[in-house]
Amino acid sequence: MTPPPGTTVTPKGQQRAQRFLDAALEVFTEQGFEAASVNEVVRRAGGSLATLYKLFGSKEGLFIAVIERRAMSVFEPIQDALANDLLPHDGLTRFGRRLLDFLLEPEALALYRLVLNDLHRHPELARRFLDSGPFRTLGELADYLAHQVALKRLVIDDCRLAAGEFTGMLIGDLHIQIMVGQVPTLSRAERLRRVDSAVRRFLTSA
Amino acid sequence: MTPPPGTTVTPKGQQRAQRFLDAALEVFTEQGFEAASVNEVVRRAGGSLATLYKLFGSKEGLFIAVIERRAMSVFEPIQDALANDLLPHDGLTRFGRRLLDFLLEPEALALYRLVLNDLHRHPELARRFLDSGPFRTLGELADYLAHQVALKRLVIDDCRLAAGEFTGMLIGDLHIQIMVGQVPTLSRAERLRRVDSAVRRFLTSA
DNA sequence: AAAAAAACGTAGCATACGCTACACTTTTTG
DNA sequence: CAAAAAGTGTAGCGTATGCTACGTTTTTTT
Repeated sequence: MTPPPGTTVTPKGQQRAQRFLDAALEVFTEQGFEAASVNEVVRRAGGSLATLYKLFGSKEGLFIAVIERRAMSVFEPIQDALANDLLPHDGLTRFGRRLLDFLLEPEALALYRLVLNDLHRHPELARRFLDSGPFRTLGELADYLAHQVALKRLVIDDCRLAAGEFTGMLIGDLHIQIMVGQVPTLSRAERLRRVDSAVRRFLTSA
Repeated sequence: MTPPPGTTVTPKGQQRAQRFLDAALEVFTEQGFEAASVNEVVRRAGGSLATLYKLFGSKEGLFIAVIERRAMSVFEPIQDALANDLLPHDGLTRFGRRLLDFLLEPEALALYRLVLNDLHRHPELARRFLDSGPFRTLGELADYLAHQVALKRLVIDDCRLAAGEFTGMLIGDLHIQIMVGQVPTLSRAERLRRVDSAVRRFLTSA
């Protein structure tokens, strides 16, 4: 939370924008885009409505700014799980655990749901989100798989398709439950079991 | 569209309710719950706003009625694909094709998105939807798998988990794309290839 | 065909929202 | 320290919504 001490002090304007963005993230994730009130954002962030509008132009502009700043990089911790020197079993297990942890963490979950609920009205933004988020993650998993194929550790025809299948197996029906708000409480043991099952199934078929 | 000739003529009131429900389905799927206007529903259905409110009580009541009538049974064609005497390869292939066809058909798609977008505000309804929709479908797939296991045609430890994994493989990353409105155009050949891949992967690991 | 019930349609209430205007205060800058 | 720029708070406009009231018309029932 404290700014890095080496950098020059952020101009006041930047701080204001930050506080607006933080509050907007809260309000948007709690209420969704339509139900969220700009006045509520100002109420939480401090500052004034006029300033917010000077910075972001509109409610939509505020929403876009929020998504750009946070949602785009929300998948990054998952991608970091993959290193080409890891054996398939280990790499996939690490990847799987992080993916499930991410999907079930309330904070990331709320943002995820916000994006899925409200991004369909902004096609360009949706495409960019897909490219820098889920698709990029899938791409990196596909690259990892391709590398393992090159090392003769796996036999896979279409690595991109296989990547989708593996993540699909991991997630299974969690997706639907999450979207309708019925997020299941999965114990750590259950998550691990799920990951192990998907990894085993994937490896014995590749 | 024409009512079955054997039945007694539906009372006028029922017809009114039907037209309201049909129009509401249209408007809700086009605009989502929040953005939809009750007046727009009346404009399309004919009749009067007062009558609609006498029938359904509120906008929310109208929404619930729409979901109850249509969304609950939207998964049924998929379940019909499974017959216990089918060999695993054939049963899973049939099931997979219907699932993909359903997920990519615009009409069902719109309803599906409506449900996922707006059902999280109605927890009881959400649970009932899950139970009579996706969960029931998964349950029937699990039963089919269990039957095949009993026939020594498959080896599966947890059939319910396996059912989720299979459908997850089929859907892969389609779910996210659908939710953000970037529905891919999958040719029939691509869909079949996807199904074949998932079936092969599933069977070689079971 | 008369009486009872239901449907109609318009008009409007109450409310909440996104957004702007404006007079005022605080902060930055030369 | 003074001029200029940026920020603040309030008040309100325009609009759209969900919903109700009510006098009239249509449909149903006997």
